Amino acid sequence: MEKKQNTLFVGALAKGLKLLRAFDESHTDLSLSDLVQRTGLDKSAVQRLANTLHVEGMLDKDPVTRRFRPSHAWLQMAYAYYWSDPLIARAMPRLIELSQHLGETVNLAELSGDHIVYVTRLPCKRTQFAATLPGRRLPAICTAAGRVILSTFGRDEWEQAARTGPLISMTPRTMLDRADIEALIEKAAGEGYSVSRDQMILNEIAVAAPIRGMDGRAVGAVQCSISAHTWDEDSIATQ
Amino acid sequence: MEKKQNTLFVGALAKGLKLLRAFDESHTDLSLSDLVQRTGLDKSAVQRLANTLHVEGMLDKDPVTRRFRPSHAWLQMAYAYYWSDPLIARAMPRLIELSQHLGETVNLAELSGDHIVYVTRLPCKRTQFAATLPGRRLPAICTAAGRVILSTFGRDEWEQAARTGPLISMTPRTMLDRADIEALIEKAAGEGYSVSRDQMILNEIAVAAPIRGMDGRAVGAVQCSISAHTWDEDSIATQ
DNA sequence: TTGTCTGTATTGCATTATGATACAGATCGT
DNA sequence: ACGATCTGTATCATAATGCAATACAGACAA
Repeated sequence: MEKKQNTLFVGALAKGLKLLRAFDESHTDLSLSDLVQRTGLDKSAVQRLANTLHVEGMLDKDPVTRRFRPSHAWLQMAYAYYWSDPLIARAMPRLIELSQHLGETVNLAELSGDHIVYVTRLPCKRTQFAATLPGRRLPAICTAAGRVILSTFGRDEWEQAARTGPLISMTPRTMLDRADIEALIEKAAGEGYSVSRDQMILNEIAVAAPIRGMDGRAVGAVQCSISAHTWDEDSIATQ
Repeated sequence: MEKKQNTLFVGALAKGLKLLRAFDESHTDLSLSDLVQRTGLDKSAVQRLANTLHVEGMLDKDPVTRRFRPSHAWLQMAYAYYWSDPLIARAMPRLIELSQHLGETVNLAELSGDHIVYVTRLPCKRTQFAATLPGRRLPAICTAAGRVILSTFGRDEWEQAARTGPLISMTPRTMLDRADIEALIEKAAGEGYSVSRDQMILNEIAVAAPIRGMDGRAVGAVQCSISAHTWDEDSIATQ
C-alpha cells in the first residue's frame, strides 16, 4: 500500500471516512463484517472506527441486529452544505417559482469533477425514487445539465470531458458514442440550453439551462424533467 | 479533559468529525484559524486533520483565500441516508401527491433524540430560506411535528420531554411555557394531529399528522405549512 | 521598515492506534 | 443435540502514528 502523504495526513481519519463511504444506495445498513469487507480494513480497526463513529453520533446502531446505519447527522451535513453553497440561496426562490409555473419537476445541478450533483430537487410528479433525492451523482456528459454546463467552458475543455469522462448506461437508449455527445455539447453551446431524451429514464425528456457566473462560465444548471412534449426554454442568468 | 472511552475509541477520528461539525448555517466557510478557534484543538492538529479531509474530498479549499468549505460529498452523504431510511421510500410518493393536492409546502419530520429533523421538504411557496432545506434540526416540543410524534408515545414519555426538552424562541409569539406545551401534546394525542401557529415563522400555521409504525408509535410526521386558514386533516397510517 | 496576523513545513518524542489473540453469543447443518 | 462456523466483543504488548513545539513564509496594517 502506497503511503498517501506524509506527516500532514491522518490515516485514522481517512479510514473513518472510508467507513462512511461504504454506505450507498445499495448498501444501506452494514454489519461489522460487511464493513470489513467493503473497506478492506482490518477487523479490529473497523471495530474501533465504527464504534467511534457510533459514539460520536455519525452512525446509528441497531441494538438487536448490531448493524450500522447512517444517522440523522448525515442530513445535518447536507443542511450545513446548503448554507455554504452561495448558489442555493439565490436559486431556491426562483426554482420554486419555476416549479410552480411549469408544474414539472425542477432540479438544480452543479458540476463536481467529471460528474454532476443534483443539489436541489423539487419533484412535482411521481418518478423514479432516485430522481427525487438530492445528492445524486451522475457522469456529467450523460446528462443534459452536465453538457450544458460544459458547453459554457472552452471548446478544448468540453472536448476533453467528452472524450475522457465517465459514461454509464441507464436505459437501453442511453447515448454511448463520445462523438455524438461532443456534438450535443457543441449544440448546447450555440443554443444556450440542452435537451436529452430517454437518457436516464425512459420516456423522459430533460431540458437544462446554465446558470452563469460573472465570467460566463456556468456555476450550475437548472434542469426540468418532463414526460410529454412541452417545448419551452428557460433562460436564467445570474449576476 | 476526561478520557472518552478507552481502547475502542479513535481520538483522531473524533477530532476530524469535530472539524466537520464546526460548519453550520452561520459558519459556512472557515479558515484554518477559525477551525482552531471553533474546535478548541491545537493548530497543528487542525492543520493535519483539515488537510486530510481536503485530500479525501470532504472539504473544498479555496485556492486563494485558503478557506475550507463543505464539499459535494456532504450531499452524497444525504443521498446515502435517504436510501437507508426505510420511511423515505414509502413516504415520498405520498408526499408529492399531497403537496400537489394541497398546493402547500409539505415536510417529512423524524424524531432524533429531543429534536426533530426535517428529512424531506417540498416547498410550494416562497418562505424563509431555512424552511426549504432538508436536514434542519429543531427542538421537538417547539414544533407541531415533534409534539404529534411525542403524543403517540406514552404519557410519561411526553411529560418528560415537555419538562426537560430544549426550548428555543424563534418568534415573539413562540410558546415557552412547558405546561402549555404539555397540554398541546395531550390534545394532539386525542385528536391525532397537531396545529401550531406563529411558532417558527410569523403568520404561519403548521399542521402535523403522525406516521405510525406497527406498534402505534410514530416513526415520523407529515407537516404542512400554510399561511391562510385551511382546515383539513390528513391521516396517514403506514403498515 | 517593523509587527502581527495568516498558512505551511519539519522533527523528535510518547501518546495512540494497531492487529493478533481470545472469548462469547448466534445461526447453521447434520 | 452437537460441533462448526459464523458473528460481535474485549484485552494487551508493540511500534507506528499522530502530536505540539518550533521555525519559515507570505499578506497586510501601522
